[in-house]
Amino acid sequence: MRQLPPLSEPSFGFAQTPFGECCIVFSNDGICALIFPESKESAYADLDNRFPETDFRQDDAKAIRLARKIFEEGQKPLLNPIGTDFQLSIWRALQRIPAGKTATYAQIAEAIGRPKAVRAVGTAIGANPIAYLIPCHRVIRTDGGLGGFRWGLDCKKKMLDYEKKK
DNA sequence: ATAAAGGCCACCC
DNA sequence: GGGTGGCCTTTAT
Repeated sequence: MRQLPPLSEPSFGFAQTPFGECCIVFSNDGICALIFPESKESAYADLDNRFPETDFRQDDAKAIRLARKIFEEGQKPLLNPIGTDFQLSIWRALQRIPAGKTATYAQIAEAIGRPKAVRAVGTAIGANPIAYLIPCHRVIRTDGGLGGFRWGLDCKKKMLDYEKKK
């Protein structure tokens, strides 16, 4: 999938959230990543891996403003995820799951018209670059199990509880 | 071009 | 509970 549209003023920054410190990657075209790295170093590595040859400007103040909008005011900024057509269609489907609700991997597969691609759906959801805003945490297994989560299962649990309370 | 690895599921025991 | 085989996309050989 490596074919990046040019980003206008690529930037990133770190900010606190109810689920730990996150790293937000954004440009004038929207947010292209929101991750929960274990350390700054792993954030840099991740960034370098996802956006090779791109040099980012660090802007924590903007990241903090974004985080406040997202996690405190419940706003949803413009998103600019990068992926294959298959992945994009799945990430779009995720955004149709209302907060406080869940869907299963099989239901997502059904929703994009590929009922047999359940396994691939799981993989694509795991590749979601924009945590929380593309709510991959709302997808669970058909048998009721939590399934997996890129940033740790208790993080997934926290996000679900957090949304249920509202 | 091919292999291997996945945030799955249905089905069996 | 657990193991197996099939399913489909992506990434790394």
